[in-house]
Amino acid sequence: MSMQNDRCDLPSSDKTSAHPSHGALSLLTHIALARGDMSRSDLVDTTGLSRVTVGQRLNELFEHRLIVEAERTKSSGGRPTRPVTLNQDAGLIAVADLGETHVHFGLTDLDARLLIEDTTAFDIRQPPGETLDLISDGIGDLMSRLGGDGRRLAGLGLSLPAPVNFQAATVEGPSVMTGWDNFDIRGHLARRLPVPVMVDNDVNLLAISTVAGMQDRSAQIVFIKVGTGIGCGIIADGLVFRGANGAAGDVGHMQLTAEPDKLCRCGKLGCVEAVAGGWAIARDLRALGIEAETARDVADLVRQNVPEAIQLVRRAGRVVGEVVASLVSVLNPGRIVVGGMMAETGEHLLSGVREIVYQRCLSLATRDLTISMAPHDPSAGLHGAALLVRETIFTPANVAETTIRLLSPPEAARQSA
Amino acid sequence: MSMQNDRCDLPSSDKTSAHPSHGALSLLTHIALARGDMSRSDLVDTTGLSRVTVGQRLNELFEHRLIVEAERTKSSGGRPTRPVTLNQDAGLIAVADLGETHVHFGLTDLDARLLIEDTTAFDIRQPPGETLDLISDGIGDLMSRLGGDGRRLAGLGLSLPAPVNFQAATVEGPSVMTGWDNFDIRGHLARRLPVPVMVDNDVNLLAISTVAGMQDRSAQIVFIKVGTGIGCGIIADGLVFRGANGAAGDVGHMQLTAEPDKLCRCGKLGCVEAVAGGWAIARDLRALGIEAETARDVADLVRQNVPEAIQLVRRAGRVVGEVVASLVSVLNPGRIVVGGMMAETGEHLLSGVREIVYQRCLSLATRDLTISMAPHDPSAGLHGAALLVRETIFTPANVAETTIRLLSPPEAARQSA
DNA sequence: CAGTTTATGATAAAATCAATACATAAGTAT
DNA sequence: ATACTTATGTATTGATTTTATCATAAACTG
Repeated sequence: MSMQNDRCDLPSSDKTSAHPSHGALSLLTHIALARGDMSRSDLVDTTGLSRVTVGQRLNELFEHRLIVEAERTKSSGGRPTRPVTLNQDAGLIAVADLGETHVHFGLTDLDARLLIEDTTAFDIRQPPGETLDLISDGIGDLMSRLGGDGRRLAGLGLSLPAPVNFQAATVEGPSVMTGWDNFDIRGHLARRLPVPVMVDNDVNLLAISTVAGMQDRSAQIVFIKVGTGIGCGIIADGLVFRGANGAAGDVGHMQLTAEPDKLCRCGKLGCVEAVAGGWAIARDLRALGIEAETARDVADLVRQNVPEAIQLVRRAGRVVGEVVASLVSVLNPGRIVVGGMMAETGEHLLSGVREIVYQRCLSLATRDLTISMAPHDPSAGLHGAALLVRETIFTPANVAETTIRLLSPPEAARQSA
Repeated sequence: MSMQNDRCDLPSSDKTSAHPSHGALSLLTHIALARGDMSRSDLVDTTGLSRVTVGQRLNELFEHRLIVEAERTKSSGGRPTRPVTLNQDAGLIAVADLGETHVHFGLTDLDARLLIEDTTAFDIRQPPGETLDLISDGIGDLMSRLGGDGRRLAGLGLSLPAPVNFQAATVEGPSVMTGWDNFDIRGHLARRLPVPVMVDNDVNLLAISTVAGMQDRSAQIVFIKVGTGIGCGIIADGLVFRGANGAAGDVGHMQLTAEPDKLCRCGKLGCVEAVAGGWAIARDLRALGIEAETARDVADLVRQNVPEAIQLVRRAGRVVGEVVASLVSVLNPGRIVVGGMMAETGEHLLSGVREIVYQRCLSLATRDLTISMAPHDPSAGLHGAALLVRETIFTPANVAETTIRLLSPPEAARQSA
């Protein structure tokens, strides 16, 4: 589009213009946001463009190394397709997952595969600015450890254990993250990490990571995390359901239990978390004279087959089951995935959940329902955060900026082939 | 702009080609699916097309009378915009709302405004084929009563009091609609009414009708209907949340109540419907020696200030409040609208709902929440059904078929101008 | 192995769309 | 009123995209 005819014919000197055309970028979003690899034919079908145009634009994207050929798989009677896919090595995604005691951070490729990671202890009550500096320093460190191979940072994804205003990328409402309420996360990070910053609730990101591993992208799934606290992420047709204030799925303080006397850390009585949260089980174990402080302690005791711990976890399972029964009645998901520290105790928690759900809910809502345990994956939060960043930066509105960022020369020249 | 070259120039005989171009149709979807009227400038911005192209395509659409000029309103310092809007008179939408005892049907214009309607008594237990024939006959009757003014039928929307598989347009699972399970509604109607048929749950359509009346299309709203039974429709960012089996919002049989002894008509104990449903209140009134059969009877008694009825409705309000509290915790909607026969008793029901919700839910979820009563509108279901049809038939995938249908000559010629 | 099927590449003519420049319309601000 | 601002119409030119045609590649079928 820019320079058509440099001097004479032979535009071959560099037909590769400085930046992909608008049309090529539009095709790139199709490729980047599609669930799997796309063949030329798939692209023709889904975009409505002609084969010629698709071919031209793909060449453009190849020249910029934004896409690569993928495994040729399908063969339906004729010549197999030649799928293309986003070049996972065209950039890096920075991710960080704030827990209550540690911050877990790392770098992934554009396919959200974790390349390098690290963990640092921190205090969630320290001022947000300090925590964010900790993260940007950590990311910078990882970048240099990875070596300057020319890959640019495409974005940063942040997982926070709090309700998040997704649009504004701020923490909403009071939570364990004191001082974060409405703190300008993007503003603070802008200088140190001048890349797009996406922030989301930890459970939403776990849910995103979970659906990514499933065949059916349009699935209706709920990921419920039972750890120290309780919360869930809701995904319908590939979209996260966030609610009006980012508080959708904040089910830890529903009052469903038949044990209305338990005092919750939120100050109310009878919250499910006050019975089924890891902290509540630890409290109840201590009342029985058993040493337990954290959710991890509880899980360890269950693994050691301490009967009191098992019993309390099973009770928790039934209480969580009441929450899940509500979720199923309201949302009619196709799949419930239970994760978090308490879910890693095996079937003890799940059996209680299943018992209550199949007893409470209508058969229509449960006949195709599967309730399963999340695979143990300590970096699932990072994975989800990276997926979120990828989905965002290749949006039609953002592709142009993203490719500019990815293609900008690091400092040295990167002569083509 | 109107008359280019009436007779002379040869091809002028009808520059108006038989059918709008692909590009024009693509613009038509933008106009038809936009929330309000779109000015030329708006269209340039939202479509990314050039002003010239937009102008050309609009002319094409004007020539086919698919769009009309709308009220010129906005004026931001300069010449006011000249918005266009879908020509509401370019076609008709047939709608039908099946209740438990009556079927309510009508015809609307393309803006979902009801033009003519009728009601027929029927038995919901009669075979689906007969009921559908009843509807197609009724629609045909209304069409002739409206007079053959050349407007073609663009689609049919059906509101059913049952869980619906939206894609397949079938009733899912056992319900009050015996015999409808998996009945091929589209197949049966195809001969008599050869138009696109959309089927949805009654509550979803009430929810659609409700959001249409609101400013913010991206609102998160829940419409909960408390009539004979209880159910709700969930809308997020303009999309209906239907769940995996179309059973999302089927909250009538959640077991939340502190009155676990009530037998529900579903056979289980302690369903909310068994306490708060219209049929349950009528049952409890009869137990007190007060004549009441239907939800309407209960509402009438409340309006007559019969204290027992008021008391039971207030109790129902608190039980519904428990359901709504669950909905709020799970979905964090910005707005709850309570409708149905029981809601028409004024504030008696609502006060109970508010009491429980504000007591149970986290302040983050309730601080921006409004809980209001649905305006009394017996044709809200038809309105919602028509809106659903409109949204569907102007989808990119369907515009072409729809315009062909709308522009096909009825029989007599419709000479231009 | 020859024939069939599906996927893709290359090329030129035809159609469509965007950019530009110019002109006009219909408001608001002063 | 006059200037300014925003919205829109029109015509020309050039760029992009499609259509149509021909050609080739790489599987599968029998």
